[in-house]
This record gives sequence, C-alpha cells and structure tokens, in this order.
Amino acid sequence: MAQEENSPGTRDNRPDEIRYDAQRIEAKWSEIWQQDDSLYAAEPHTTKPKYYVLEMLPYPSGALHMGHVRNYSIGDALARYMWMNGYNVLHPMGWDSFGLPAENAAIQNNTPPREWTLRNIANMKRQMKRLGFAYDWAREVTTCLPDYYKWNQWFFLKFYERGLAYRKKSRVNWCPKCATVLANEQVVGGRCWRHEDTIVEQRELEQWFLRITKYSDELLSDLEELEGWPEKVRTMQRNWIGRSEGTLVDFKLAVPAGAPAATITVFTTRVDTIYGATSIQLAPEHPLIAEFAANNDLLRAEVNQLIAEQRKAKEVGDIGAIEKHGVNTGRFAINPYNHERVPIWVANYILMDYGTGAIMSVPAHDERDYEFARKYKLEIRLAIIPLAKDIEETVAEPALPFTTSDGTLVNSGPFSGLDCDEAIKKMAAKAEQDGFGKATVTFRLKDWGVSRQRYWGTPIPMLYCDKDGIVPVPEEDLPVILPENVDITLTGGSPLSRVPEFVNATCPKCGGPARRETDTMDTFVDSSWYFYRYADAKNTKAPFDSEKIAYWFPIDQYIGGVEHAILHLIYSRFWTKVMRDLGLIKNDEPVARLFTQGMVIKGGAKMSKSLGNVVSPDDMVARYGADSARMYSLFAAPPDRDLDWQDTGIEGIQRFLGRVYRFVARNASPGSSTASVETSTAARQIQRKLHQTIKRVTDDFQGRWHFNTCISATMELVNELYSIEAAESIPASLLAEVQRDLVLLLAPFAPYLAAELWEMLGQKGSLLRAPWPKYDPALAKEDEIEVPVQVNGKLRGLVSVPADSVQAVLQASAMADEKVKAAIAGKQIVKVIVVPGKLVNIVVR
RNA sequence: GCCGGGGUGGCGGAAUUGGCAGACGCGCUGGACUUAGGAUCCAGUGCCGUAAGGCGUGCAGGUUCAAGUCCUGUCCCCGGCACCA
Repeated sequence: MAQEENSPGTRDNRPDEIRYDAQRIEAKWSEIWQQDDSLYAAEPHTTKPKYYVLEMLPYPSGALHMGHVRNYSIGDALARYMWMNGYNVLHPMGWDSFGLPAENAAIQNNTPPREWTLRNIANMKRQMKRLGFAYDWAREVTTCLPDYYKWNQWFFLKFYERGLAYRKKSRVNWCPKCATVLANEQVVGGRCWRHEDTIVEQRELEQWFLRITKYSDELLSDLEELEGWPEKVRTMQRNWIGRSEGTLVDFKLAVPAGAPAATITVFTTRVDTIYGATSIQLAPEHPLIAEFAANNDLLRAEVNQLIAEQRKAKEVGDIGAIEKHGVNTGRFAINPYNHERVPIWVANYILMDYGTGAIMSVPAHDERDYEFARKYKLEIRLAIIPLAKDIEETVAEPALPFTTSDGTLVNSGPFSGLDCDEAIKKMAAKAEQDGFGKATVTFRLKDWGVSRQRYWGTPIPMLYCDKDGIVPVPEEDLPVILPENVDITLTGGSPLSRVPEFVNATCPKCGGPARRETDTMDTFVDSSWYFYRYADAKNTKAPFDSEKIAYWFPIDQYIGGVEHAILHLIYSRFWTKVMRDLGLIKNDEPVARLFTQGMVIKGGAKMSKSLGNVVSPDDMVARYGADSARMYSLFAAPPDRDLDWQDTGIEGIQRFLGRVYRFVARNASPGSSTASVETSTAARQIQRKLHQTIKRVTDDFQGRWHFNTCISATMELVNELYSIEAAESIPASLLAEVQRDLVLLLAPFAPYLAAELWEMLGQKGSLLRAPWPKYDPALAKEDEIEVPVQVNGKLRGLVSVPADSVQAVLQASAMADEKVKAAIAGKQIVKVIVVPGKLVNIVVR
C-alpha cells in the first residue's frame, strides 16, 4: 500500500493516512517535464491526422490572470484529448509583445520597453509551465523581436507593391492618452478601447492605410461558410462590414439660368420613395456648406452649432438620443426624377462619414425624416401605399401619412403602380441611363489605418526622398531595426523622429539623402498572421514555408475571448485573403472552428484592481495546485459562459482530486479478490458506471464542450467507487481497469495528478500518447431501471423493471404499485400512456 | 430601435429528442473517527407543512396524458450594433 510521509509543515496527520500533496506531485513532474522540450512537439513525418489547436496569444502585461488560465485550460484539455486520440497535434504559444503598455511602463519606471517586455514574457512563461500547459515551446513566437517583425515589414512591402498599402491625408481618430492614432476598430462608442474614459478626437493627419475594403464583399460572403464560428461573432462582423445596397442620385443645385450648377449626390436605399422627397439634408461637415456660408455668418454659426451637437452626441456615446435639429440654407436643389425644387437643409442627424454625407428626406417613409419634418413643418408626401396586410398597423395615426413598409408606388410619375422592389431596379436604371445616378453598394467598413505615432512597434519600411518621393525599403535591407535607447516622452510626434541615426537614410533609387518613416505599425498587424509563423517559426528565408501551411491550415480550433470578434478576427481574415492572393497559401480562411469563452468574474463583477477582486493564478497554484486551478476553471461553468470565481469552489475540486488520489493510492496493487464481475452485482454496477462515464466525457469532447458536466460525471464515478469500496471488495481485474481509465479520463484536466497516478499504477510511457479509453455500449447499458408512474401527470410511484420491458409489462408493474393503486382507487381509468424506458402515466376521471 | 445570449434552491450550475426539475460542486445541519478538526468518512438538505399532502424553473395565458423545454403576449438582466439614409 502506498504511503505518504508527513509533511513537516502540517500538523500531525496520522501516519496511516494517505494525503494528496499537490505541491509535491506538481514540483516533481514539473521538473521531469522541464527536461524535455520536445514533449509536446508535433511530429514532422507521420500518417496521423493533423490537429491544430490554438489559444489567442497573450499580451505580456506582466502576469497571467484567471481569464488566461481559463482560456488555456480549455485549449490544453482539447490538445491532450486529441493527442490521446491519435492526432498529430500542433499546440503552440507566443507573445503579442509590441504595444503601448511597454512604452508607458518605460516612462513610469525608466525601464526600456524591450527589457520590460522580455522580463514579463519570462515570468508569464514560467507561470504557464507551472500550470502544466502542453505547449511546443520550440515554436514560440515573440512579435517584438526582429526575426518576427522583419516579416511584418516584408508583408507591408508586398501590400504596397499591390496597392494594398497607401498613404493619405485624412481625418483620423486620435486618443490623447495613447498619444497616437487609432483604427476605427479601436474606437468603441466614441471612446478609446483602452481608455474608456477618454473621448477620441479627430485629427487631420497623413497616414498609412491597408486596403481592407477591397475585400469587403469576400469578408462578408465567406462568413456564410464559417459554420464552426459562433453566430454572435459572425453577426458582429456582418454589422461591422455593414454592406448596404442603394442608389446614388445627383441633385443639381437650383441656380439662375446660365450659371454653373454644383451637384449634390445623395445615397439612398429607397430610391422608390424619391417622389416623396420634400427636402435635401446635408451633414454639417458637408463640403458644399463652406460655399453656402461664405457670405452668411449666421448660417456659419448655426452649422457650427450643429457640428458641436454631433460631437457632443459622440461623446455621450448615443448619437440617436440627441434631438434632431436643422437649419434651412435657403438654397434649393432639383429632383432629377420630377424636376421639382426642394429646399436644402443642414441637419445634425446626417453623418459625413457614411454614404455621401447627403440624403434626400422622405418624411412619409422614413422615421427620422418624419420626425424632422414634423418639427420643422416640412411637407409630408406619400409615395407608397403599403400592401393591404400592413395597412392596419402602419397607418395607426391616420392624421399624417407614414409607412416604412413595402407596397405600391403612387404619385410617382411613370413609376406609379410598380412594386417597391421592381421600382428600385427601374428607377436606378433610369438614373444610369440619363446620367444622374446609378445603383451602388456602400460599406461601413473603412480602410485600416495602421500608422501609430509611438515607439514600441514595427517600423514601417518606407523612405521619403525629396527627389523620388515615397520609396519602399528594398527587401534585402530588411529588417529595419527598431533602435534602442530611444527617449520616449509624450511630447507629441513619433519618438523615432527624434533619433537622427534612424531618420537619416539613403534613397535606394537616387542615392541621395532620404528620411525614414518614423511611425510604427498598429500591433494588430503582428497578430494578423502570427499563427502562420508557428507552422515554421524558425524560417529565416521567408515568413513560412507554404508546404507547411498547406499541411497545418486551417486552424482546427481557435479559442479566445469574444472581445476580438471584430478587431483581430477580421484583420486576420483579411490578411489570409491577401496572402492567398500573393500565392503564399491556399486556404481562404484562417480558422475553421472558433470558440469564444466567457469572462472570469468575481462577485458578479469583472476582476479589477480598483474593485480589489482580482484572483491571482500564482496564488491559486500555491494554495491549491495547478491541477485544481485548471480543473476548477473548467468545472465552475460551461466554457462559453461567464464564470463567477469562488474560492470555496476550488476547494471542492481539490477535495475531489484528493479522493481520486487516495482511492488509487490505496488500491494501486490490487489484492487477490475472489469476487468476479459476473457474480457480483456491485462489480457490475461499477463496470456500468465506468462505461457510462467514458461515454459522457467522450461525447462532451466531441460535441458541446460542457467540461463542467464531464467533470461532474467523473465525480459521480468516484463517489460510486467509494460507496462500493466500503461495502465489498472489487474484483482485481475490474479494479485495475477502472483505475486506469479514471486516470486517463482525468489526464486532459489534471495532467499532474494523472501523471503521478499513471506512474503509481506501474504504467510506462507518456500518458499523453496513451489511447483514450473506449466504452462498450453493452456494458454501459442498465439492466434494471426505475420508471416513474404518474397519475394525471403527478408522480405517484416508482417501479423497478428490467430495462427492456415492453409496454404491457410496464403497465402491469405500474398498476401493481401500492401507491399507484391507492391513487387510482375508485376512479375510472380513461387512458394509460406508457413510454418504454421513460414513464407510465395513468389518466383517471 | 435592431441582432445575439440569458432569467431554474442560500450560491455556481444540471436536465442534448416534451417524459421523476434541482445531477455534480459549494454552503449549511447532524453523525463517525479523533487529544484536536479548518483533515477524512457517512447521512440529510428546493419551499410550505408534525404529517398526509400541496406549491414550485421571471410574469400572464395557451397546446398536450405530460412543458424549464413547444406556441402567444409581457417584464427584467448581460453583450454587440445603431439618427447607416
């Protein structure tokens, strides 16, 4: 019988007690695992099917938080399960290690960003190893090192060659706290994604953009194919891309005869309602307004007011909530369909950055226009009669005509009588034919601004020559190394611009002096393709070998937080499509299946320093062990939901692991039991439970990933073992089987304990390559079941019958039950419903 | 406003196809072992009721022999999008 020594630190455990000492076991195996870095390596030449499981790489902020532990525990359990099922598994890890916090830390602590970052990586890597995650560290990717960012620069040059990277001056989002530009995707409700209290300003700057909009249609349509992605994420991306079909229509300004007439182009999805247009509404920042206001200070002031209102609304984060407010410019435009003069207004609900910044206002068929028209007493003119079925609900307020439903056109000249759908087509065709408009598609998605006015990022490999203009750095000169010992202050402008050795360069075209681009790349560039690098992390000749990508991609399972649903996950889809078009890869999409796990919260709130409810993984590991911390993060909730961390909950897991440990330790060398599985009902019961448990855990891995129920199933098995063990001895052969399988079932969740018990059972070789247990449906089947008996739908009794009992037997047993007899005594039986294997319901009157 | 997800004991959560609501864990109560118990083992634990029994899955209806699960309406919570023309 295995025995534990007393640990000196604990109060005298009695010597005959076996104690689960997680710290001792985990220290021992940690040591063994450190010796062999190839332990979790994928096999280079194998006939096994491949499986690429990936968790989103962390930013090296300093230490892991429980959200990481949960994320990696899910991925690690899956990786181990797939290994045990005979797959060639790729399970790598890396560091998204460029970014602002390193720079901010540098300013605060006077530590260079590189040093700060590498120190954090070392610590987090230590934590990951201590938690026992099975990563192939030989493939580690660190994005802030030149061997990685060189390829960011290389890709940038390829993008540039293809016109997918370009420089332009435009209004961009500026976060004063970050002291840099932000991409549209990094602005949330008008605020910085990293500084929720900071309102993003607009600045006019010259910046580098990546032409993601070239792929708008494909990014949208391919979402349909991503059946392994959560619907929620697909919807978020669909909304973000924001495709909208409509028509552009040119309204000419009404001017005195002979004068040149400017044009206002409006975008509308409902050109069929254009005969109901009673005004034009311009965005306050529309370029034409400067002209209108040239000699009109009052108008200028009023428009400035509207601009201020829009800005205010953005700050509040609810642009729909502000009251509609507009100004009549006193000008008119001509509706090209009916040649009618309509007044031109400026309104605070029109956005310059969507469509054309100008709309035709149709109060009768648009809610916002309706509201606006009523406020300013503009004409409301009907152009659509809704279909009969919609009339009752839409014309609830008959005083004024209003409907947004489809229907039949009226008051619409030659188009009267058409259905809306047909009218849209014909009217767009008419516009195109007569040269005053056309059908078009607009997107909400904008090109990706990647310039950042900060230091800690990939230098953009571009030069500016007075003679040759913008000149790309030649490929052979890559990488453009990010210099060290740079003075980082938030004085504005890029820190690199204050490093003359960096800025001053030679033009590769003319050999004359050139100036280097001093902005760095958005860190989302780094994470857009990092998972390809894992397939060939050490390649110095290319970002990767295409053959290797063809083998590993797409990623079979990607796991991470939903907060990246539109940032990282849309950029990396874009990057994949560009790489495909460059001929580097074959796959259209990077990720076949995506899983977004819930957050780890405490006391109903997100963990945060200010709330003081942060749970530290190091602390949990020290108190309960890595196995308990990992397993609890899987047990406390299904992985897609938020998890409320409770310290008493993790104690329960530790207790359970102790029960497993003691059971196996006590019975590691089974004695000579005379009982046999065939003769002992208790043994049969254990055997059945074992096979049922294997089935449940296996099914959950294959299907819905509810690891919480996997773990409770295993707990039930252990509870059963305890209750039987006390009563009688278990046949030696069965005991050996059940111990072995129990350890295998735990291996994905509690790798340390599983390794220890595996050894204790005298098993040789890595548990990771041991085959996952198989269940036998015949052995899992119940012989006898308890069937509930209802009378009028209320539970009145339970009868024990053979599992395969036919209806008649079930009914007879039910009728024979004393409680049931009492319940139906003196009543007339109307009907008896018998569902074999489920229940009996007797309906009486 | 639109699109997702959710609402079940004191708590985290089970119930995959309509078929014993509350698995498993926490907490709590009691017991055993013990010099000791914050270790371990055993038992109990939805609510009301001494009991028989009744009531229970946000709320109100409906379908059904049978509803947490299906249908209609409604309220609340979380996440995303939003004067998107």
